Parts: sequence; C-alpha cells; structure tokens
Amino acid sequence: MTRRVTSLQVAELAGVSQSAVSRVFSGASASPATVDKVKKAAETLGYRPNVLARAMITGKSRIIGLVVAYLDNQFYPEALERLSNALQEKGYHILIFTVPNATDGVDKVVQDLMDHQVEGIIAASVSMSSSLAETCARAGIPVVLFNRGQPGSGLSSVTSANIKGGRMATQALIDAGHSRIAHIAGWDGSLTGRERREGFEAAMADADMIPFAIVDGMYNRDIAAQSARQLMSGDLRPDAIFVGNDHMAFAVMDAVRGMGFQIPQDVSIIGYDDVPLASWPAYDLTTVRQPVNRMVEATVTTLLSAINDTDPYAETIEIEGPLIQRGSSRPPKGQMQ
Amino acid sequence: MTRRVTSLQVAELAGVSQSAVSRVFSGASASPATVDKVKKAAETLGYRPNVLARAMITGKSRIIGLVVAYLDNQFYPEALERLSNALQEKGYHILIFTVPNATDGVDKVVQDLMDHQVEGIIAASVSMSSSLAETCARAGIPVVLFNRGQPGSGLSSVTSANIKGGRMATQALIDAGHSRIAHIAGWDGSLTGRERREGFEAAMADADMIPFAIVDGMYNRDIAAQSARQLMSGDLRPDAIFVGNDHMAFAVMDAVRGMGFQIPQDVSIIGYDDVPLASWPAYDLTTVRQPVNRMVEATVTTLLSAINDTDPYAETIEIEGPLIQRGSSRPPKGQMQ
DNA sequence: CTGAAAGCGCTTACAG
DNA sequence: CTGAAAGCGCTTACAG
Repeated sequence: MTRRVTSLQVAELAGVSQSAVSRVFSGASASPATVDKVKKAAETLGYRPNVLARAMITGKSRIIGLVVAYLDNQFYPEALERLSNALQEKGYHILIFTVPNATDGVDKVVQDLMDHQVEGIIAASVSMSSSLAETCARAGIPVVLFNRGQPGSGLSSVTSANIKGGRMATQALIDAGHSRIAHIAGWDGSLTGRERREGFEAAMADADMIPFAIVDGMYNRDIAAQSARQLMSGDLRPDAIFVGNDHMAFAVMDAVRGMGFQIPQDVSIIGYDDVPLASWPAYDLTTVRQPVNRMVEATVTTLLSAINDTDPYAETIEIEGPLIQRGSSRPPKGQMQ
Repeated sequence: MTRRVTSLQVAELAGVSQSAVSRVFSGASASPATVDKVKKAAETLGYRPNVLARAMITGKSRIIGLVVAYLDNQFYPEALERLSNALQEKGYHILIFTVPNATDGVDKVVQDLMDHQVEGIIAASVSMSSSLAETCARAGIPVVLFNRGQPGSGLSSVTSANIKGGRMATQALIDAGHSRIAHIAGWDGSLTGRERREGFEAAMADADMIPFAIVDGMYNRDIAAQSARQLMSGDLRPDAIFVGNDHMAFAVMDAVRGMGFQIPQDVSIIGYDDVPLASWPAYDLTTVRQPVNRMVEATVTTLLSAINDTDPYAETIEIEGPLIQRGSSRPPKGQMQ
C-alpha cells in the first residue's frame, strides 16, 4: 500500500522540472542528458506514469470497448483472443461488456462504455438501436460491428461474405446431387442469418430447385436440434441440410445421428464458420470458413483509422472465405468420380 | 465530435455550484431541490460524469484486470462470461490482457495492468513470478489466481478440489473393473496438473494398483493425441485413460477412435472440467465437473473483499465438483449389475 | 531544450 | 446543505 510514485518525485530526484519528466515519458523531445537523468531516477523510484491522468488530459484512454452477447459459440473466443492481441500490439486494451439479453440490453451497456471514455467500440454479433448509433457518432466514438452488419445504421461493419457463403454451401450440396435440400437458418433478426438464407435461396433458384424447407434456428442449439428432428421424422425427408452456423450444425448432427441416420449417407450437413471443432473427427463438418484473422485485422484497421483520422465514412467490409469440404457432406459429383 | 459536457456546464444551467453537481452524481448528500435541478439540467445537456477524472481522484478505477493465456479450452469462455457478468453487477468491468506466451509474458503484462490502475487482478491459468506477486502486493493490488494455485506465492486462488477430483475419476475407473489404467496428465508445470495426477496416484496406490503409464499431456491437444496413440499401439494396452482435462480428452477420444478402438468397450476415457462439449453426444465424456459458477462467485467475492477491506490474507479456496458419469467410460461394477 | 504555469474534469475537506 | 478552493497526476502551450 505504498503511495504511488509521481512525476514530481522523479523530478526532484533527477534534479529537473516535473515537465521534463513528463516529456521524457510522453515521448516529447528532451536532451539525452535529461532523458538519462529522468530514466535513472524513475527506475530507482519505480515510477510509471499514471495512465488515467494522461488519458484524462489527452482525451485518449487507449481503451476499446467490446460488447459481446454470448461466448458459447466457439467462433467468439477465438475472435476475442485475436482482437485482444492485435489491439494490444497497437497499445490499446479491451474493456469487456457482456450484454445480458442480446436484444435491448445493449443500450444501457453502451452508455456505460461511453462513460468509460472508450476510444472506440467493437460490437460482436449484437445490434444497436439507431438512436444509440447516433449517440456514439455524436460523441465521436467510432463503432465497428463485428460479424453482424446493420444496413442503414451508418455503422461500419466487418463480416464474411454471407450471401456468397450461403450460395457456396448450397451449391456444394446441389453439385453433390442432392435434391431435397433444407436450410436451418441463423436467426432471422440478424443480417448474417438473413444473408446466408438469401444465398441459399439464390443458389436454389439458379438451379431451378425448390427448398425442401427453411426454418429459423435462431442461432440456438436446442431449436436447431429440434428443427432437425422434425425435418427428419417425416415420410419425405431432406437429403441435405445447410445449417446457418457451425454451432447449430453440431447440434443438428447430434440430433440426426441420435435418430439413427448416417451422415452423410442419409443426409449431408454443411455448416458455417469453420470453428476449430468443425475439423475434429467427431464432427468433421463441411463448412464455410469465416477467416477470423482477416476479419480481426480488418476490424482493427477500420477502428483505429476511424479513431486517428476521425474518418467519417462508415465502411462495410465483407471478407470471403472458402468452402471447406469435409466428411459431413457428400463430395461434389463429377469430381473424383 | 461535440465537446463533452462537463459538470461546470450543468452547474451553470442548474444555477448551482459545480460542487453541488458533483455531489449529486457521486451520491453525497444534497437537498431534494438541488438534486432535482441538477438532474434536470444534466438530462437536457446529456451530461454524464467523466469516469476517468473520478477514478484519478478517488484512486478507484472500478476496473479489474483479467489475464488469460488462451481461450481455446472451452472452460474459459464460459468462465469469462460469468466473471464479466458478476463483476458488472457490482459496478466493475474487465480489462482484458492476453499473454502471448504463457510462461514469461505475464510479467510485462502485469506492469501494463498496474499502469492502468486496475483495482484487482484475476489471473486465469497463468502463473506469476513471485517477484511479480510481490510487486502487486506492494502496490496494494489484490490478485486472485483462477483455476491455478500457486503455493507459497502468497496469492489467493480459486480452484476445484483437484486432488480429490483426480481421485474420484481414478476410483471410478477402478470401480469399473479396469486394471490397466493410464493417465495423460495436465501440464506438470501447473499445480492443477500436478494435483490431478497426485489424486490419480493416490487412488491407484490405495487400490494397490500400478499405473499403466503416466505421461505429460501439457494441456495440449496434439501432445495428448499423440500420447494416446502411443499408449494404444503397444501390444499391452491400457483399458482406461484418465485425461488431465476435457480439452485434451476430446483429442484423445478422436485419436483412439481413429485407430479403430471402441469407447468404452476397448478403453474407457475420463476427463476433467465438464465443459459444455463433454455432454454433447459426439463425445459423451465422463468427467469431473468444475463448478464454474461457484468458482466465479468465490473469485469475485474474494477479490472484492480484498479490494474493499484491504484484507491482507491470501485465501486458498477449493471447490468440490461431482464426477459426471457418461458414456465414455464403463459404469462401476456392482452398480446396476 | 527547459521550467513555470495553466488546465483536464472531477472529489473533497473547509467554512459558512 | 452549499460554495469557494485546493488538489488528483499528468500534458501542453508559452516564454526564455
């Protein structure tokens, strides 16, 4: 419980003014002699600048607020880890805000964020009311939506190319010769969910095929599993299911196998995200990769440039990822036939 | 980019002194009339106190530093989410620090943490050098080690009862009639790893049994999988493996199945943690539950009481969890026989 | 390059 | 209860 060492004490010991100490630590110009004296004094005293005081004056907290709703989807821990690392490299840190209920809790949380003088906000898979987006804009706090677009909000976003991804997954199913293709979609209240579905519908339409069924899986394991069971219990069953994300796809695979069906012999399953678990043998899930590292890079770049250049333009960045063909779906016909 | 509203502006509009405004927002006493005027003025101006300024003066940042090494083990995302929620409820927030390499990176990071004037530190599954622990102590910043004890460090820790857990897992294997029981241990450099192994050895000794083998899995999927392959490729094979955590156990199951063995017919597998995935049908892993919610509660309680009461005593809290018997291991003999 | 001084936006004794 | 004033630990023009 020793009192913290201040720049004044360092100044005294070094025999210079307090301003000199400040200059040395804030990277302003100072003579080599001064730098030396100050550094030495600081070392013996164990001095480190008070980040809070600096932040208050400069108006730069070097803190980024991260809003997340849930972490159970394996996609997020990975993204969070990479985001934190990338930001730390640039001298920023992440202040975490978990929003209890994904729908409206965000608003309170963002006020809290702004109170903490964050320099920017990353909202992962949560939507913001437009009034809230406006509040942030007015306060000059850039927001980047991660893995969740929100057209018309004026907010920047970084997502994968969801429509294209949905198309690719569906096309792979069509190319494999499937004729009764169902889609357990991501939450219809989210743009990612809608766009992946859109891709599905477009690919089907292009092939002059009628979707076997489209149901909303709500990005929820239980709902997805139940939907799968329902789909598979009729007389006429789908022979392929494109699922809105991997997290649900695992539940779908569990449910389908639990009914005694073989994957992919009885039904092909394709997911979306390519989380680590997708490649583990127990699931071996064919899926559309969301390139987390590139999405993170884009997010950090976008956010930091908005912070530093006070760039007023919202950017909508879509990053394409490949389809990863694995064992949960039949391979395309004609290929290696 | 409007300039932030300050308490002075509110004071002017409300017709009171700046101190009065401050009192209203810091919860100090003020007459109802004043409170009313101030609140009204604040509302019309959109005023919110600057948390940074407050933190600097009071010395209370209301920020807890969380140090994590990796998030791929499914145990951590869940813990993080709960920690964040619990802390938010108490008015604290989590500033995240990911440490690049688990071993020595911690030291730099903690200095960074202290610069940010965090009121407390939670270190999840990372060890701290004793000199570092001392630094924190001297600065009056309480540290709680989460899921990783460090005896002699003088640091508080919250873990599950690892020795007992290791015993339980092993006993379950013994009770099931296994005779060639191996242990793929957690990292030997960590107390959790050593204690679970200790529990394993104690249970074996009590039963007058000799371990089939003990290898260090380093809490690493690849190493664990390779160890499993080695164990299972000899002429004399183990008929049961207790794995140091679920994260490795999944890899072990994948590897064992990949060699054509049946679980649990050919070999029983038991893990440790009971992460969500353990209960999914694809693995259906018997495991020792680490009660995340109670561990989080204990962590938050310990940390906050250390912060507020400047409680100088390090607490070592161990929380017991049950063995969850699932399909990856043979059930105990005699039971339902 | 350097020091004295003002000021960031608050909290908190101190008188009244 | 309330206002004037000092001060938290810094940064940053401003002169020299």
